[in-house]
Parts: sequence; structure tokens; C-alpha cells
Amino acid sequence: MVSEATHLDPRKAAVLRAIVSQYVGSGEPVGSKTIADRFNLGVSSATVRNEMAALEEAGLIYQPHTSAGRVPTDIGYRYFVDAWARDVHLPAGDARRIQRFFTEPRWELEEALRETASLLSRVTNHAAVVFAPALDRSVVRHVEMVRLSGDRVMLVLVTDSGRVENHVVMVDEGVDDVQLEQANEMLNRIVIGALLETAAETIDRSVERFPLELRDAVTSVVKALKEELSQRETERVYLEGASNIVDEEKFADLETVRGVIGALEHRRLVLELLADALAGDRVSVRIGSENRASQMQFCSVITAPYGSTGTALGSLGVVGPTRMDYNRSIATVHEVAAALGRMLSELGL
Amino acid sequence: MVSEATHLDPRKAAVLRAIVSQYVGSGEPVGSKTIADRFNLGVSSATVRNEMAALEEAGLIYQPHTSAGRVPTDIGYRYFVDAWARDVHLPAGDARRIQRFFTEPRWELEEALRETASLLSRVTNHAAVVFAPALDRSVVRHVEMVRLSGDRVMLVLVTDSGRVENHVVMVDEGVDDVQLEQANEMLNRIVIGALLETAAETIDRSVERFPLELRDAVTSVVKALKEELSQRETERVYLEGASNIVDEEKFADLETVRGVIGALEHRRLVLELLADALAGDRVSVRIGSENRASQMQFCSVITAPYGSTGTALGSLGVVGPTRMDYNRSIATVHEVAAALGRMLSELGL
DNA sequence: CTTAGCACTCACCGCTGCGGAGTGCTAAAG
DNA sequence: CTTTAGCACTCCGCAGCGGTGAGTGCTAAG
Repeated sequence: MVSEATHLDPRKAAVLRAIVSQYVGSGEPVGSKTIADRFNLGVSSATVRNEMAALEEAGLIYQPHTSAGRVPTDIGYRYFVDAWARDVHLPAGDARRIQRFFTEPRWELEEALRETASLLSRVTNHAAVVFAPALDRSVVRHVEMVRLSGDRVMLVLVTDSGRVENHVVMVDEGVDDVQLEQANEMLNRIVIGALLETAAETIDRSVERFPLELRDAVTSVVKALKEELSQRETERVYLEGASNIVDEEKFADLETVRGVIGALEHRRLVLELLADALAGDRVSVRIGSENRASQMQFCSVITAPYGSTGTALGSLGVVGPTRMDYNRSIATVHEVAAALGRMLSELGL
Repeated sequence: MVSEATHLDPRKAAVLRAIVSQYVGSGEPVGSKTIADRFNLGVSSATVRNEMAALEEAGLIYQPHTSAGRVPTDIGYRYFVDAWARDVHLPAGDARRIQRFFTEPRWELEEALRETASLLSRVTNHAAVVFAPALDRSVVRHVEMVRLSGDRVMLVLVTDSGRVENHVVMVDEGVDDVQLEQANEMLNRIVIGALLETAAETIDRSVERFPLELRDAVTSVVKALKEELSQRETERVYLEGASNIVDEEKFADLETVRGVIGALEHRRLVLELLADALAGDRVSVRIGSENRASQMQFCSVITAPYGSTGTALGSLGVVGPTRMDYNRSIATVHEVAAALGRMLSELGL
């Protein structure tokens, strides 16, 4: 993925580090004098200038225009992150804030995840995203069919992870309450303990065990479940703090802001952002052009999987400008993911 | 609320109308010559200038600076809306688009509402909001208690409007499955047919009918339900198209955009916006400073209740700049509300 | 009451000149 | 060979300036 990191001699690295730190803070191109003055590298600005020329040659920094200071490129940020941004730990204040949040009792999974997104956005001042637990491991605990009106039946499916899936299916008008209840019992016998993923197939295999007049209903249940599983995941994305994008990005270009916010509204796109985090097991950082989506060229996305056992239940992350405080963001995402994982594991998931 | 509309003689009114129409289209202050040329009022620009001076005196328009054209004030927009923006009908294209949307079969209430918000935002190019059906009329159809783990029980509650409420409650470890089932049956006997609103109280009144070892569980069910009903409504707000705010507002001020988007993320605030629509029975328009929230001073909010029978089930609307095409927006909100109402009524709600 | 004419105002635009930050290069010092 | 001081150079950002044009308010005539 990331090309083998160019190796930099210690002083070049120090200069790069200084540039990134300074630029992230000030937002303005940083010059050689600033570095020589403020970071005690023990060399003069002239030397720094030489090093900068080399760093620019290597593609790690660039000048917005002749006779301006330097700004990190995406590659420069990448080096910075790989070299120094791992294993930084959180400011104590933030750590406490996160801890306090997770000690409050919380029963509702959805609410908890939404609020986690909100916490993440407030602590980092970036847009935050939480993707709800993957289905893979969920086991069906109960199925209930409830008649809403003549031919509309609500199918409710409860899993051990505390998720409730519901879907309206149509049944033949002729089906009476007794038949429905029989079908319900039968469904429960068949499906309890099955993985949610495979529930539809499990039912499908047993369809001939149902009385004839109910088969239509059962097959539509199967169909509904399959749809559900493929589509619902886009609805399990919680986004909070998108407004942070507006002012935190110094984007000259309103169009860019619009693009980013628009992209965040596309759940599919957000899902993609979070997808590879699910696969990995560490915090993942995607910087600027490393993002596939064109609207995200000026953003960095920091994501992490969360889960109690090491197998990821879901993932979460933040989206901010490439010019962000990577140390803090990474540490925060890491910590929140860990804390959420602990909370879920205490809930027995 | 709105102060008794100043009465304008026909020609002043015509000039105001011209100014609003023109300004909404062009976004630039409109001068007397433009009006005299483009709108055939049969008078010269000098006369228009005189009328404009009077309109400015009356507070309906203003000049951004001396020797600029005129721009409508909030009061001017208000006059415009009251006088001409009612009962305008939709461009045929939009009408068809809406109709087509609502002919697609749709079973999931939540999904339908979310997509309705999306439709509304795409047709109007504004941020759109849909507030889910009010609880008032929902009748409980079924209650189910499902044990998730030792002491955690998931309470699922299905209403005839197709809503599913779920909440995790804690029970005494000692309660076994048989007892739980008994309690469940009893709960169903008590609560089926009750209004969702009053379900908690209904249960509360019958708590002594339950066996002693289950009372704790039942009271926590009651508590959970009460919380649920008071809090959940903020989670029934669907917002789509917030990114439209970014570029459609010509806000010089990024801060304003940030404020608006931030406000839209606050579900409580959005809820307030939608609240009075629920009470009324027509499209409601709130212009600029007519909004209570300070962040909304530069926005107009157009809302309408929807519902099959005349009693509102919920409300929906759009949020855009005060400089919006009121005719179109009002007509669209009206039409979508009506169509959604029809759809729900076909579903038997 | 309407309108033509006119003087006036003021945002906008492009131009110019200046100051300053920051650079790259060169040559001397270590 | 590396570091550093010095210096000329580039170019952004800003402020000042006059011209242009849109739009106004006022006045006086129809």
C-alpha cells in the first residue's frame, strides 16, 4: 500500500517534523528562520534551507509559490505519521473525558453508538463516524410476527447483540391468527441460534415444512431478510459533527467544503471509508490523495476497528483536513475505539 | 405573530413583487431600471424609484449601501409570501418526480421517511427534514421480552403504525425462562390495544398483578418505556441534503454557514422548527428573523404537517436561505406532505 | 402624478508602488 | 566537506488611486 518509506537522515527528519508540527498549528507556510529559532536543532536557518531543498526534492514538502515557506505534502504527512504519530498518548483531559463518557450506564446500542460518534467529534473537533457492529457474529435470539392489519405482518428479529431488525411483509389475506402463530413458533424453532447472516438461508431450506398457505409468507420473509441484510448496513452509519468541516478547513474553496459534506451524507461512501478499518486491527490513517473518493482529496481519515475479542464488531473514525493534529486524532480514535470495545464486552457482546 | 400586513396599493405591491422575483433569481440588488424594463408595469424607472423609496420607508426593502439596488427585507419576503406564494402549483416536472417516487412500493416506515427527506432535498435543492409520525395515535400491537444474556432482557414493542421500539432492561438473575414467559403473556394481555403514549401508565397500574419476583423487572420496563417516549422523538428526525446549505447560501460569512449546519445537527433544535407545523394544518413559512434560533436568522424554514386524516402524524420541511424561491419551495413541501400522507393512509395508518 | 434629466454616491476593478518574508546562491569560515 | 553569513531576488499582500458604471434622489417640466 504505502511505498517503502524513504529513509531520511536524522536532521532532515527533524526538520520535516518541525515543519509539520508548526504548520498544523499555525496553518501558514513555515520558513527556515522559524524552524531555526523555535525548534532547537542547533543549526542555522541556512542549513535548514538546504535540508528543506532536499525534502522538497524528495516530495515531502512544497512551496505554495516561490519565496513562500514550505507546507507538507500528503507524502510528508505520511512520513510524519509513520515515524512519530503512533503510540502517542492522549492529553489527560481528553482521556478523562472519554473515560467519564463510558462509565455512564447505557443500554441502547443505537443510542450508545450515536453518542459515541458525538463524543468523538467533540473531542477531536472533526466530523466523526461510527459504523455499527457487523452482523457476522450476531446470533438470532427470537423472531416474532405481529399482524399490523389485514395482510401486513411485521417481522421482528432480535439478536444477542441487542439489535432488532424489523421488516413488514405481506401475507395472504386468508391466513388467520392461529396459522400465523403456528408459523411463528415454527420459525423460532428453525432460526433461533442461527447466525443472522445465514438466517435467511436457514429458513429457506426448511420452507417445505410450513403448511402450504403460509409458504408465500415465509418466502417473502426470506426475501425481506436478504434485502435487509444487504441494504441495512448503510443505515447503521452514525455521523456527527459534520459542521466542523465548514470552519476548520481553511479551504479557500467553498466547493471543496461542499464536496466533503456532500460525501459524508452519502452513506455508501462513508461505509467505504470505514470498510478497511474493519479488516485491519490497528488505527488506520488515510491522508489526502490516499483516499479513493475524489471529494476526499483534501481530507484525512482516521479509522479504527472496535470489538471486544479482537474480531472487529464495527469501526469508527474521524474525517478532517489533511492539516490536522495527527497525534491527537490518532490517540483519540484509538482510545475511543478501545473504550467502546470494553463497554460492549461488558454488555456481553 | 405576523403583524397585520401593511396594505400596499397595487402598484407598490407590483414593484415589491418584481423586486423579490428578480432578486431571488439573480441574487443581486435590483435597480429601478431593471424593473421598468423587464416587468411591464407601464411606468418609467423614475416612478419605480419613487415607489421604491416608499417601500423602503415601509421597511419592506433596503439598500445594502447608497446607490445600490434594493433587496427585500424579511418583512418584504413576508408580504410576498402572504400575498402571492400560496396556492401556486408545482412545475410539472417536479410534480411528476414526486408522484413517481411515491408510486414505488415501500414497506419500511423509517426508510420511507428518510428517503422522503432525500427526495425533498433533491427537488428543492435545500436541506430537508422529516419528523416521524407522532406517537399519539399509535396503538400497541405486541410486546415481546427476549433474554439476551443472564440478566439482560430486550423489550420489543410493536405498534400498528409499523414502529418498533426496543429497550434493554435488567432483571433479577433469579428469574427463569418460564417466569419470563408468564410475565410476557401478562404484559401482552394488559397492554395490547393501549395507546403507546399511555402504555407505561397502563402497565404501572397493573404492577401488583405480577408475581413478586418479577415486579422489579416490570417497574424497570415501565421506567424504560417512559424514558423512551420522552427521548426517542429526537431520534426520529431525518435530515438530508445539509450540504446544500454550503453553496446555495451566498453567505459572505462562513461563520453563518457553520452556524446553520451546526444547528441542523442539533436534533432538538430541528424538532422545534418542526413543532408548530404539527399544530397547524397548512404550510408554515418562517422567514429569517421570524425564527427563534439565532443561528437561523438568515434562513427561511418551510414546514407542513402530514397525515392521512387531518390529524397530523408528523411534519416535514426544508431549510434554505431567506433568498429562496418561495413559490416553488412552498408548493413542493405542500405536495410532498400530501403525497406522503396519502401513502401512509394507503398503508392503513 | 408622472417623467426626463442631471448631479452625486459609491462599489468594483485594475494599476502601481512598497514592505517584508522567504528563498537560493556564493563565498568565507570551521 | 559542511556550515554559515551575507546578499540579491522573487513575489505575495496591502494600500492608495483614478476611472467606470450602476443606481440613486432631487428638481423641474409635462
